[in-house]
Amino acid sequence: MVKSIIWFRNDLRVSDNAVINYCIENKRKVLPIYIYDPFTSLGSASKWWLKQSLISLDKSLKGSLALFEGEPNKVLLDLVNNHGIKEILWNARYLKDDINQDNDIKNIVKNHDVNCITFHSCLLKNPQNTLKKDATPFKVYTPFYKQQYQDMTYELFNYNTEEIDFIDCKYNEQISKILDSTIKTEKWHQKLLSEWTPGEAGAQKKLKVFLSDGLNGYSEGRNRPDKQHTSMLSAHIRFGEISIREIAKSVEKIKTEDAEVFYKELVWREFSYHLLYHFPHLVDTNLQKKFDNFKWLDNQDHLKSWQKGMTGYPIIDAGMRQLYETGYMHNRVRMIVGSFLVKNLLIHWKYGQEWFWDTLVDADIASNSASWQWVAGTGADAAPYFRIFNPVTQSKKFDPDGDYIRKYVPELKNIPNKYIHLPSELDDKSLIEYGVKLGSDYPYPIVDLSITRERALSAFKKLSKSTS
DNA sequence: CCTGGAGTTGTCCTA
DNA sequence: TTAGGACAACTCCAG
Repeated sequence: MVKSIIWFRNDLRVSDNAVINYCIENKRKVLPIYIYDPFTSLGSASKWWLKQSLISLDKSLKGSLALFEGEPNKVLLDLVNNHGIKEILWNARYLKDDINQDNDIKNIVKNHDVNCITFHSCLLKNPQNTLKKDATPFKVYTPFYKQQYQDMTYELFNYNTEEIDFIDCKYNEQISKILDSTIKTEKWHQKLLSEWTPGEAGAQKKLKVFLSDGLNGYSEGRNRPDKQHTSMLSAHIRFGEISIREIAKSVEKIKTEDAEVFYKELVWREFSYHLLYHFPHLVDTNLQKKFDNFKWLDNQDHLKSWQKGMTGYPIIDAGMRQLYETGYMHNRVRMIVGSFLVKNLLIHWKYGQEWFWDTLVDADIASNSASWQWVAGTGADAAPYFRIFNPVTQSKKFDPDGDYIRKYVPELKNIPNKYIHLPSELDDKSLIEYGVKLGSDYPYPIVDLSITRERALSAFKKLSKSTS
């Protein structure tokens, strides 16, 4: 009987997983493993999530998940030598460094008569296959969507997980103990526990709640941070705790605008991976070269105020505090804070990308990079340079009653709706009536919106005239 | 190769 | 109050 390693990476689930399907169909004896490589960059919030998720996966695998710390090639080679492994199975990753690592491993173990097989369960489609007719990659979302993803139907794997045949060897008596010593988490992670349930069961529950309560009215409601119309699935998807096909399938028969808009959001994730795969420098270099000469400002005070949610613009501060407290931020607000950092503060998008990477539980290398480049205008299909969000206008439009602001910026809770979007409009006397003293209870705006807007317009305008 | 239409998410000013 | 145009010009994409 062939002995195989299932190497879990970004697919921490047993349901609808091509690797598991292969093992059952081909009657493999399997050793499921996870390798924690301390040298790979993982954000702080992601580490917390990963830890919880692995505990959950271990349960789904009846306590058979073996956890290792170290360089994957060494760990795998040891296992191959000690257990007579003939196959290593995994779902593909799409970051250049990861692809290289996988290829290296493939070559190393080949000398030991071990075969590596790559599956694609992390995306709806393998980005290798999503090219235009002329075989070059799409750079615009709409044609990408129309040609590649519209009117698709998805099939799920159908197997009984009871049939997984584990190799009988215990590596970790208690995975949670080992995790405590390998993946260091920080104090502030404690509060994440009350917000999230990482793992397959938690993911399934979120999907169910979304389909029954969130989807109806999604196309409008998704823009409202004060409402509950988003799926909250992003982190579960990031770690592969739920199959992206399963999510797509759950809405494919619903012929409403809401369902299509939601499905399009899934395809935006595909588009980000498509870009990452075909333009690996997406993570650290402007996709549009002409931005390499752009003079960003280096203002550490502004950056810190932004990170802490102390900019004096309530919608920005609510978003940034939601992020820090919960590891998540509503999508509309991500755009508003992103535009503010890049356009009003003129701070390089990489600082936003880094902060999000560290604090978001759903931090995803493709989506995070592509989206920051999008909002900065340096990316594919990017926002025109003159599209600068006004945080006050956006706040009035999408959080009209200030419910979202009051939740995360409680010092403003007594300010009436009319002024909550910009308290500095009020005079000191009225503010004191509402229990706020600007400058001590809540900051004055750190920059003037119209001045910084004009500044950004002229800086970006100069650039658009220069040759790329 | 040429051509024409289109391109996630906005804001502000003017009439 | 509201609707329309300016904000630029470019690149992408399909035929």
